[in-house]
Amino acid sequence: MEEKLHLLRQHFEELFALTDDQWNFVQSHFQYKSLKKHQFLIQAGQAVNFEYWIIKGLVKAYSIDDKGKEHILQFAMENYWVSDHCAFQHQEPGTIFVDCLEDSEFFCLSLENREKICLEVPAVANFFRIKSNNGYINLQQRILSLLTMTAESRYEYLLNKLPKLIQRVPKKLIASYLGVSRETLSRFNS
Amino acid sequence: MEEKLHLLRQHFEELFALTDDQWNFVQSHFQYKSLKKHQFLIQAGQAVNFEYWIIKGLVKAYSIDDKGKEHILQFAMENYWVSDHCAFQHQEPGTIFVDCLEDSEFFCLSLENREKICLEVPAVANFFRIKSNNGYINLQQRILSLLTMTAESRYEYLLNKLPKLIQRVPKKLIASYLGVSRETLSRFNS
DNA sequence: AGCTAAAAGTGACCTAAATCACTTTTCAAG
DNA sequence: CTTGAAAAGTGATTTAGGTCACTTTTAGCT
Repeated sequence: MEEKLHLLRQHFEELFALTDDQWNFVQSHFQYKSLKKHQFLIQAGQAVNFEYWIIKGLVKAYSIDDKGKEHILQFAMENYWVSDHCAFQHQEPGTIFVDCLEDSEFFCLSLENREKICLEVPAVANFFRIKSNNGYINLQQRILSLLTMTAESRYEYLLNKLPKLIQRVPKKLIASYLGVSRETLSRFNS
Repeated sequence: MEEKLHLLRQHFEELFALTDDQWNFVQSHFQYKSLKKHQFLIQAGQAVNFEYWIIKGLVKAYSIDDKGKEHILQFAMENYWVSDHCAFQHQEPGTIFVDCLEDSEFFCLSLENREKICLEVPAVANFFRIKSNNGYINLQQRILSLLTMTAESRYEYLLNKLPKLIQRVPKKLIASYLGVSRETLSRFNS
């Protein structure tokens, strides 16, 4: 566990250095969780008590429409943060599912604890500020890709951007992420 | 100008209170700008030196594809922040345009100044942290709407969510925002 | 008020991608 | 190693929405 916490500290310190005291304070606000493939981290309709930093593994975050079809909002793997951010932030029942595509391990941060460490340690507030901003930028680019590109070029774009991800994830899930049917994706390129 | 700065202070203090000293420090890092309808705030290919808080007015942020077609990323009005966030954050030439749909006024914040006030005044770091997080949540919902909803229901959804906006913006721009053609939008509902 | 230009509406036709139905391949669990 | 299930591929058909061409309406500007 020491080792895993060290990974989290490194993750924070990629942006801002922390003193040992600060880190000890921060660290004490996380809790560890481990799940097997196919287990749920978050389920629609239930409370979302945490956001999760992924130590190891791979998850998908998705919503299910009225026809039972799955729409993938995000894939998240090592070093990513994942949650039903909307439900978490507003402390409402969730609307999306997050489940494990591989055995996974997490550090869990409650809203209360997040606010506590942000107010106590400014470097942490700045860390989350920068992270959220980068996330925002990524989502803007995804929106632009949905508005401007054909399904096929979105696929090529993703192949270039996250080649390792594609190898870890079934193509039908990639299709769902791109907003295209499994069959159509299968007809693309090579 | 006092009055306009007061609006900005109110905007910050919706989330975290500031002492007068803190506010004076923060305030001194903004500069004022005013533009007429049809003028550009940001142009693709040029440096993006600021992010902008809108005192008054309405702008559209959009990219232009290889066929010359406009795709609207965001509408922004009073109290909104707008920029080419990607180019701004990485201090690269921009890829999108932002221009005024109405005469507009802004407070401009450079990247250097943003980092300065965030590091100096933790409440400001927390302000931007929460704002970015909320922005992230909104974009996730927009992505879900693009993945799960038909063009028509996206339109209805927008009508409900931002009815005032629709009245200030030509329908062909709404169409572009929704990722649907002007003609198709025109055939919806009433 | 009158004029121009932008915006909005509409019909006819076209196309990218969805859907349905089925086959083949791959993978994981006993 | 085998076997059942999930994933992937493929053909035929349908459909939401795009494109083109034109008309009508609305809004700004002298």
